[in-house]
Amino acid sequence: MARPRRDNQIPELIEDCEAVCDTALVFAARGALPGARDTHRLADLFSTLADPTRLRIVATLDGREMCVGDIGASLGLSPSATSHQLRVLRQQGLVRSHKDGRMVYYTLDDEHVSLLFRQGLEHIAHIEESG
Amino acid sequence: MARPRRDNQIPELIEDCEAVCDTALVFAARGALPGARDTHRLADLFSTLADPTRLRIVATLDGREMCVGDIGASLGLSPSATSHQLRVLRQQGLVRSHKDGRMVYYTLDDEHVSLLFRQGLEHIAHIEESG
DNA sequence: CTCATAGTTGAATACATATTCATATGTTAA
DNA sequence: TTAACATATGAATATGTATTCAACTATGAG
Repeated sequence: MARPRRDNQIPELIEDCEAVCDTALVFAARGALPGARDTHRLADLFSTLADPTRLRIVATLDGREMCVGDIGASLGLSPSATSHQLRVLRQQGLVRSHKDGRMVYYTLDDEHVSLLFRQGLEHIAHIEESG
Repeated sequence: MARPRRDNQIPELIEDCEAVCDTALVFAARGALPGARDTHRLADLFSTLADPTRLRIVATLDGREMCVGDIGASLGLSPSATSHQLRVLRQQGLVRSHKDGRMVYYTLDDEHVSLLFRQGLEHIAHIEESG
């Protein structure tokens, strides 16, 4: 996923539009772009969901609170790999944790997360039948 | 993003659950997992949206049909970079193209795409205020 | 036909990242 | 205290991938 992320400068837009087919459309499109900050945040969000292991963790935690060990046991992951991925999910605000003794319990942070997840599943179902 | 993708085998689940805290929870979680095929498709979908340039292309095409040159001009991208990223989006079923003479016009494939995009924006807005 | 233009594609490069291994931190039990 | 455990973390390795550059294809103009 991402945080330090390749510098990935969003290029300066060029004023002169001579080689363009439809100038009005180009300007309208430019006006509709989200800011650079939001674009990067959004890319980070989707990057976080772009890994099978993290998706499986999200599915695992959908409607359940579980400790790190049980999450790993559910998915056949080493404690280390589990912890690394949970950190990524935590840093992106997709999961929340609380400590109880030496156990740490995780849940999805809010409904937005499982919504995105299910929306994604719907999309692939849609593609499956029509694409 | 992804297609040949690291082998990334989803590990076999282990029957013996002795070291587990809450066996019932672990089995429930396992039952809720999507299949390996869907998990990978979903990861590919989110990978496709995990890049700022592609996100900007999606924003550009939201409600607009544009030729490759104009998309590039809107975003300050080289024709080659634009074309490469459009191919990724096309292969994932996020955009559709049709040719007219020597121009190729692109649009978002369907409403699902801008829905996912906007849902993502909502999530980061939500994080912004509460996280 | 010949040239310019719109777009595509493959290889190379530079950077991002998932897992593992070794180790560290903090917590409970004996 | 000492030992065992639950989790976290840093470095290393192997792999994924976005952009550029240099061809290449297809179309239309002269």
